[in-house]
Amino acid sequence: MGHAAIASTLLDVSAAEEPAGPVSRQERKQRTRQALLDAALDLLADRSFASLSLREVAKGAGIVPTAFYRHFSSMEELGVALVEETTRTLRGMLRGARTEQRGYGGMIRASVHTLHRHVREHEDHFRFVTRERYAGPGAVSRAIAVEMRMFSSDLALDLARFDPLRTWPTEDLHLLADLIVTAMLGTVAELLDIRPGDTAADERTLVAAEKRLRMILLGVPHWQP
Amino acid sequence: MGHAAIASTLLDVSAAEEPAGPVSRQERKQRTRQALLDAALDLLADRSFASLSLREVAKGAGIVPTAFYRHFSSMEELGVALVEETTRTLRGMLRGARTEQRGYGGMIRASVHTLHRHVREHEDHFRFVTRERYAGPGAVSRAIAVEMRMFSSDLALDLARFDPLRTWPTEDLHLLADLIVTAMLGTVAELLDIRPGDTAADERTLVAAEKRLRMILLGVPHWQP
DNA sequence: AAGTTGAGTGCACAGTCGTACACTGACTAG
DNA sequence: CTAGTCAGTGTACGACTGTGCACTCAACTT
Repeated sequence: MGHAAIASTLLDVSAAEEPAGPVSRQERKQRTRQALLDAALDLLADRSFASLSLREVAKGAGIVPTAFYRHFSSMEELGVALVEETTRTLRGMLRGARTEQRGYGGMIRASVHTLHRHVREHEDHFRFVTRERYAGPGAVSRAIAVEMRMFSSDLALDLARFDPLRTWPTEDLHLLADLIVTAMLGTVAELLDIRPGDTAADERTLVAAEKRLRMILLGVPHWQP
Repeated sequence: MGHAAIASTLLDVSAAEEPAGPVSRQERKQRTRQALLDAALDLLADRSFASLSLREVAKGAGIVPTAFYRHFSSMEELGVALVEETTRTLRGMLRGARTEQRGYGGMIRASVHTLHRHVREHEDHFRFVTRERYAGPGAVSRAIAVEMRMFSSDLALDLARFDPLRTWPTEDLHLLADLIVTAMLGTVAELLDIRPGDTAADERTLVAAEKRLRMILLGVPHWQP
């Protein structure tokens, strides 16, 4: 629970905690905002976004319901902010994966590995995105769709640097990228379904993910319009 | 008016309609049950299952909220029933697709075509399934997962009759089947996002779907453990 | 030093929610 | 013909929802 989430209660004896940074006005506001996001993500661990109430999130962040509106005009807006937060994580992952690339084999292994690491490191974010991706109309799903398209485009750009793919039409390149992204997302969903301790299941899932990617890429050298 | 079930509006002038079959006790019950399922599916057209209330569904079916419990002990149970209903649709589709099979090319074309037809014929069912598939824990998502596994297994069985695949270990066969099912589901999601009139977009999506399948299957002849 | 701003509070409201309870009356089994 | 079953009704409850309103009081501006 939000360990006093900034939001001073009447008696906040919160003595130490943190180097007690500068408590400027906007700084405090931003902290509460973050507390709201954190609380939402926390509650989202085993529920869908649609079933999340403004009051719950506010309570989780340690503020009164009406104060919620000082930060977001609606739950939907908070949801979009959550998507943006997740995006930063994803971009970081892509950047990391971009550095090391040799042939196909090495790239597949490395990609799956970094994906695994990031999923385990930010389970809540990934769970949120995979859950809400197809959750129906609404700003959240739309924001996710946009983000996924960007992600896929980035991947297509990266793929274009490989030898047999250099000459592909961009359309086919995007198709391949979508295929890979979709397969990866499936892997993410599988990983998130594994119960916490089971490292053997993790390993099995990763092997399956590598195989899946290899299957997809096997056809690449034989492709023509 | 209550007994009228089948979604009687205030002014239900339902005079004729149907050959007015035998109105036995259990027959009436089953009809109301179906009315509940229909009402739920109808409301689900643009909302998530989690945001669906028992009262809404009951009202949609033309009964009073407490009467809901004569048919389902909870909304979750209704959700599972909805999954089962959808399953019948899917099985019908598989059976249809199984009949005609030549080489890869023909099969791909035929599969995508039948998928398209069935999606358009049962949009609400498909929307429901794609939405709730990853909607989090809960009986509905679990039921969908089970059904998807069965579906994938059936496909694997069918695939095993093709020449290069005959010798594959079942594990790899399941991997391939999963890949195909996932790709198809992606296509379903795309189809459902197309706004009603746009047949050109339909066509584009189908072409992309065929390409995607071809890409996956291209690697098949070159696969080894 | 005096005044303004705005994040957070507390109350109050009208709805909606799931569900408990006692009921009615058309079908059905004896 | 009679007694029983049970799908559907109507009321009533306590809990929870989003949000409007008037407020406080620390941080900022002038």
